[in-house]
Amino acid sequence: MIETPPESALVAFGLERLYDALRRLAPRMGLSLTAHSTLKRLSQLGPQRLSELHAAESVTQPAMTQLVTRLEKDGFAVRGGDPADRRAVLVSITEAGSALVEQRRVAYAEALDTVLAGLSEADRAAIIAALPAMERLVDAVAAHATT
Amino acid sequence: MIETPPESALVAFGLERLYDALRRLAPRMGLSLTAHSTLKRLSQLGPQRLSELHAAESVTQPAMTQLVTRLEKDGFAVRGGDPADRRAVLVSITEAGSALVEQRRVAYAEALDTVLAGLSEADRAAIIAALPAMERLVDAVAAHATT
DNA sequence: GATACATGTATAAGCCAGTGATATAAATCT
DNA sequence: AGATTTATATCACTGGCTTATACATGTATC
Repeated sequence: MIETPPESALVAFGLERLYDALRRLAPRMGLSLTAHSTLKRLSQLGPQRLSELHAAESVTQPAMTQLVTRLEKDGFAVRGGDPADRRAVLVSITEAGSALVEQRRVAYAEALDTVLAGLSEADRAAIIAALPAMERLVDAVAAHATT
Repeated sequence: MIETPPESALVAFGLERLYDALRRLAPRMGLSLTAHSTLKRLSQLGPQRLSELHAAESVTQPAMTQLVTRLEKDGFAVRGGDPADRRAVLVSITEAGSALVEQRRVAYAEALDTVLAGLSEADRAAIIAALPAMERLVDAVAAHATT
């Protein structure tokens, strides 16, 4: 039995473990994964339609309607009408929402920092060196998802 | 304002995006994140106590009781008594459970493979080179969690 | 060895976040 | 105008988590 290219299997195994680890590391702050991801998206890309959000986050439209309702109730986002299309709802992040995203980002970076500090300089360097490649991996995944 | 060590911030940003990407890539197969993680654990480490599982997966003990009940109902795990301690429950994975884990692993590897194929050789090499370091990062996160 | 405490699991009640099916309103197309 | 498509909302339901609590078994102390 030939050793068929084990690269992807290795990468898959490694990334899956990494995923689980990162999941444990991420601060919860009382919001769901989707809620965080949606807020980050709003924070980075500005106001979005509800339908854009539901497609981007891979949840059903009713789920996004409810999520936006919750975010609105908690003061992290607001609904606004789209003057160009009066059916549409433009969701925007609020000051409080941006603050939450930032706060979580900092907490996450700090937690990761603590962990990184325990690694060797060489390991840190290897991870940092791989960041641009992982960036492109992320882009490729995003492109793959829309396909 | 001095540029304070931006390394960890960069790594945090990169890993967080990677996390979101991997989340979208992972096949769901009708099981929750915790369910998958628990099955993987049982598959790798063999039978475990319910209490071990609940601690390892960072959920409450009742949540694990219910998860095991669901897994048992679906035929992916079984409860067994611990002869040494009759209070304890030893949870084991079944054939069907192992098959599911394997099936998902393959699906994940394939999805990742497709994505990796779109990257340059240099990028793949960089990611592969960083795997051992990420492995140790995972270990460090695990150690950090128990602290 | 009886009493007290600790440990392991289960049950109950409730909440949050998702689903599919369907309704309503606005835009678009003949 | 009428029909169809698009954007969002509402409803009824389920899954998976939480806290509080109960119950059974094990351990320690006197």
